[in-house]
Amino acid sequence: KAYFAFADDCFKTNCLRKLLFPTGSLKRRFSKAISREDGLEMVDHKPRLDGSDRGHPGLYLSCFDMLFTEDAAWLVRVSDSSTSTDVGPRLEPCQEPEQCPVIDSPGLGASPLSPTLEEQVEERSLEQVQSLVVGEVLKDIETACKLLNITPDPMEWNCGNVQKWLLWTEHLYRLPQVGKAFQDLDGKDLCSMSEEDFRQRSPQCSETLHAHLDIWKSAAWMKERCSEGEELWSEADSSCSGQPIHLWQFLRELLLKPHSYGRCIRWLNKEKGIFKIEDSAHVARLWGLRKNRPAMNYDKLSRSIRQYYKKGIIRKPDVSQRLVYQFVHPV
DNA sequence: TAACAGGAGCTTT
DNA sequence: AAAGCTCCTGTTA
Repeated sequence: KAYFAFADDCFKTNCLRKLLFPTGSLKRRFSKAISREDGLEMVDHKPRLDGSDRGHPGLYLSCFDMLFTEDAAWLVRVSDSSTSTDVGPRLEPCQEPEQCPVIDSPGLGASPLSPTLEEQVEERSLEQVQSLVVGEVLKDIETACKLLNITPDPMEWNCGNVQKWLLWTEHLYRLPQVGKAFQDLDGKDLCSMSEEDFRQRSPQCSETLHAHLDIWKSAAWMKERCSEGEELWSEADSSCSGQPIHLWQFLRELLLKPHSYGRCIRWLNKEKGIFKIEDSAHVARLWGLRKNRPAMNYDKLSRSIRQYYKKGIIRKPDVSQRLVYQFVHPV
């Protein structure tokens, strides 16, 4: 419940992507809050009920504002405007070091401590909530699309679609009507606008409009990514239907789903096809499961990978590193 | 100590 | 026969 309230606020503060794909420390914080079941610390929602405050949603996110250094500008704005209202207790700034940058640290310097059981449970609960949130967002968008008879992807909108979407959003957030200010714009124009551009056209509603558009953009982006994945998945499935799966295909499958397997195998450089096996035992176990070889281990799996050297399927990257391999023909 | 390289024989499909 | 599996010796970081 707390998470959903939090998510709702995130949407209005243009941070959907960060909510759905949180980075290191934020991720741990979410996970801990969820697994403790006390939710994130929410302070009261007075500002939101106060009609005068519509332009500044989200300033009561006590947990949020310490987390993103890159949001400094936004923070300053929020902090300034929040001095007049009671925003409740703040969490002290989080100084804890990045101990376990698993998925979001593409660098080679990462030290992949194997996650504890507790962390895995936290991770899982976070994933569940995330998929719930995503599901709700997509449902809302789908409903709106049906109602307005527009496509979910803002990039495809014509001027009329933009106007419909504006009307809808105004209705949703009880904003004053600002359609005229956006009269001449199609979806592409709208998507390319910065928050500053929005502000110039509509000083009162720029933040909400821009944030809400960002949700739609993110949703479209996710949908696209999803169908891409499905295509690759079915391609890999159909191209070898009946035939046993090859090890390199299996590794590709895992790499395709960083959300599920990013802890044990991940891209270091997707373009060049360079990947790293973070948890050799785990990957071997998965491979053994797939091939029904309970005695599989990394020693044997890596021997199979080495067979690919001669065949030109996988090789060691130019600068050889432990547990790092490279697809000779990256997709 | 774990990962790496590669030979050799065996098994599964 | 292809693609791994298994076991092994020896090397490297």
